Amino acid sequence: MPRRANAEPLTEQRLLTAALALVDERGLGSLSMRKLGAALGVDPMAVYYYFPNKQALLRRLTGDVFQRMRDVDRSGAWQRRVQTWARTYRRLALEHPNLVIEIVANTDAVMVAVPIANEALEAALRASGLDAEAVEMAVYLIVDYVNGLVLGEVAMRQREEESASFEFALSVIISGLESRLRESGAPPVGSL
Amino acid sequence: MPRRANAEPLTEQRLLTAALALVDERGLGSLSMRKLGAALGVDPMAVYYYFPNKQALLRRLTGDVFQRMRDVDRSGAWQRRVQTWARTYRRLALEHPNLVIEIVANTDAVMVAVPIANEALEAALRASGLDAEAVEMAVYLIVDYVNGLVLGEVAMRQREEESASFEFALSVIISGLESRLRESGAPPVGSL
DNA sequence: ACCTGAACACCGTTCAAGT
DNA sequence: ACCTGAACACCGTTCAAGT
Repeated sequence: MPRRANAEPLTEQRLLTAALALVDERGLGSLSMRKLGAALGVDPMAVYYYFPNKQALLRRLTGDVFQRMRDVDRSGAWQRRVQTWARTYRRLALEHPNLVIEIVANTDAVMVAVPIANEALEAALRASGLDAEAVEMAVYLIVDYVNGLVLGEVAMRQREEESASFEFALSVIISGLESRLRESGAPPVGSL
Repeated sequence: MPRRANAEPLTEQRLLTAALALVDERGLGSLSMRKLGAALGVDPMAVYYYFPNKQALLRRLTGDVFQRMRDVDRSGAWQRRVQTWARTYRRLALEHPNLVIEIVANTDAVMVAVPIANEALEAALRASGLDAEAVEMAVYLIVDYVNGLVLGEVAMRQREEESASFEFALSVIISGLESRLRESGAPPVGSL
């Protein structure tokens, strides 16, 4: 297949953008190295000049998308910061459902996404006054819950009353954490 | 390929057992229709006589494995029943991690697994005295959390301190539900 | 009724070659 | 430096044929 006359040169960015578009629009099944090449009017094997294999491409894609979790606001009461983090993650997941599905089933991608995503949440929980061990466990509780929710929403593709359910869950979890805090005689809620 | 001399006749059960063994031992990547046939000493295409396609095979496998969630004990305090349900689900998932990963990424399989798995949990939560709407939302909270946990455990394949984190999460969720119950002036905890 | 085997349209990846 | 194209070992699925 001869190169298209008007083709711009390939770059990592063009490949990543095209790959994300394929995943978002047509599902993960439509992201193959061959189709990615074809989508850019280039020999299927040209992709291998920029990424050593498909795994590496997915790793980059995951990292780039999850960087957005870094923007979550870091001021205000811890309860509110936890809510904001969870809502941001949920929104990101609903924007790229097909990618999120891949990430969760893929050890490699999980290890890229998790530390990036969790950092802001951990900061919020440290501000609650829970001890270090409880903070770590609370991070897992919330991350695991939101992951599970998002996968359920994505897999079922039915979204009607899920929002009420989501807000209910967050408030139950936060109440539970507040009980812990009271029991351990920690300083008043919201303190820094 | 001629049929093996000592071969028993193929049955749905033999195919399902062999398929689950392939998934458990070598991962989902190793479950192909062709390898399944080969594992049973039969032409790869023989599988299509029993299952119309791979999706149908996976659906059956999922349904069969999740039936075990029906055995969860249905007596005692609701808090304890919720814990038992969650622990049973977690154990099942850790026995068949590769299948669980597939299930969660697969709309079709989710719709088979979810109603089977959730039924006993819903019964436990109805016994708590929460109103019908809260019961439904609490089911989602717990199912989503355990799904997320299990996927995290499976994807990371690191299990050390996860148990403490799991028990912490359950107790936080249960405390949060108890707060709800107190606020709504419901009958005392554990009533039927 | 139960299984086989060729065929088709796909994959990811390697490698030698072209410009 | 950047891209091509043939080749290899895989997929799922269809279909006509064998016993």
